[in-house]
Amino acid sequence: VAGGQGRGARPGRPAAGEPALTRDLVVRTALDVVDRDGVRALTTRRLATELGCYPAAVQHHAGTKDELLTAVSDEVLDGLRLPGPTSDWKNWVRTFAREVRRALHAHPNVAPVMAAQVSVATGDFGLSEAILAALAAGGFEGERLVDAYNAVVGFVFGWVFAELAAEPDPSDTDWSDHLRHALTHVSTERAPTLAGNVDVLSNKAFMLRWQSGRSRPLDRSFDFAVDVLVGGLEAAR
Amino acid sequence: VAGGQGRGARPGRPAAGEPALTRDLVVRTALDVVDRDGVRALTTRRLATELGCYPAAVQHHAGTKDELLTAVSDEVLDGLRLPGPTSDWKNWVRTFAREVRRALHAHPNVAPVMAAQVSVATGDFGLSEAILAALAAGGFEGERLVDAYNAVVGFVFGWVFAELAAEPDPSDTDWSDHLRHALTHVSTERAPTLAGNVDVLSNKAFMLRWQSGRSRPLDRSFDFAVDVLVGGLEAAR
DNA sequence: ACCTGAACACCGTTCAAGT
DNA sequence: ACCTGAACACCGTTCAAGT
Repeated sequence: VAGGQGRGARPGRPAAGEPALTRDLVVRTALDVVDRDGVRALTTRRLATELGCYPAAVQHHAGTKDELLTAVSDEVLDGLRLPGPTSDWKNWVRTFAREVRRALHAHPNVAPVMAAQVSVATGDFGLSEAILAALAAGGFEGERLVDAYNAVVGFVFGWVFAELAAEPDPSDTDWSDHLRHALTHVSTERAPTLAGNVDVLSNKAFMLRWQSGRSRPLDRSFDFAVDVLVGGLEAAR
Repeated sequence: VAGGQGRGARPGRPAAGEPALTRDLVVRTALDVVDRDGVRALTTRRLATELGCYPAAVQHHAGTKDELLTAVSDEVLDGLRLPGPTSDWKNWVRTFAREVRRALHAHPNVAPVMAAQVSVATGDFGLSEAILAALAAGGFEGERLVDAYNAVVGFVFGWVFAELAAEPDPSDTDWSDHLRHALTHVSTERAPTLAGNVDVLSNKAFMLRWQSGRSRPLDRSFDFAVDVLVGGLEAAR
């Protein structure tokens, strides 16, 4: 009886009519495990001990592991508080972008999972409709509406995904020391622009940082990126 | 002798002075496996049979699996042909963006891997320097240079990552049918904008598609997104 | 240094069996 | 329908041992 515990695990349906496990409970527990110890820690057996049941019981409610990961991603997306409809589309996109970033930063370990899989609308199409409505109010229509929508979704989510990409290894400090050292000793001839701006770039720019956005958020650069997005949409309108 | 094969596998160092395996060969073979059968197929044992050696030999040259995946990502990034230096920074960013997309589309199965991990500059900082030089020539300097660099990298890579995100399952046609059906029957009251533009959106927009960009590239939307990026940078300069 | 051969601890998934 | 208990096929990694 390795997996069973206090609940008095015994084969067969639980005595009462209500089931001990629900899909929702499994998914929320899974999110909890990922938040605390990362995706690598999310195994069927870990979930089972956490829930006080056997591995197969997890599978019974949440399906395959891929389905579980999708459910966890959707759970995070459900945490999005969409800004209400407004006539000011530029301000809507701005607050939407900030809100997406807030929701993803609340679960940084989930971001890489979302980044790797096609995210499906959460049941109803509330998220998509909200974005489309804001852009349509801004004058985008037809194919231009589609393009603007894809620009907003792709840029906002994509940028934050890049910011929150996983660090190689918590224990492996070698490569971070190596990168730090390589940056301070970068060749002025082969990389003059980088060498000339190394102090403002070190650990604050993509591909030039050794820490993820979870431990070193790129706040100012994000605000600038949002300005670029909104300004660019305005210009392309 | 399950893993060994024709090469006449026998314990000990190979007869000649040159080693049978090299790190480069392992990495290139790994990329080949990923290209053909996806990341799931990339296992130590698969690589071993492919190379005609034992699993531990793979580990000896390429290190841990995470390190191997990083090496595979870097291999793809090495495929980038950077545009030469020019005074026209807007055109440089444009061709750079198209080139990134081309390189990633050449290895769509690798994109989700890159999206999940912090990408490190490929040895020297050639990629970063090229972007920084182009932007500096455009008049960006100091913190603004950092922000513009992060906008370019985050937007371009992030957008293409989103485009190339993995489809849930090659065999699972249920959910794609479900999404397709849900879209055609979307409520005009709860999602008027989506309902009114469903034919231009279906399978052509993020969160509203059932196919990844590998089988359904979003060409027009990408060109628009690049225009937004360049136009936004111009406005923020 | 380079690789074998075998082992170790773990994983996702399946499935008959119970209630 | 819900869950147990055990099994199956597989995985990444380690390691003594050989040359």
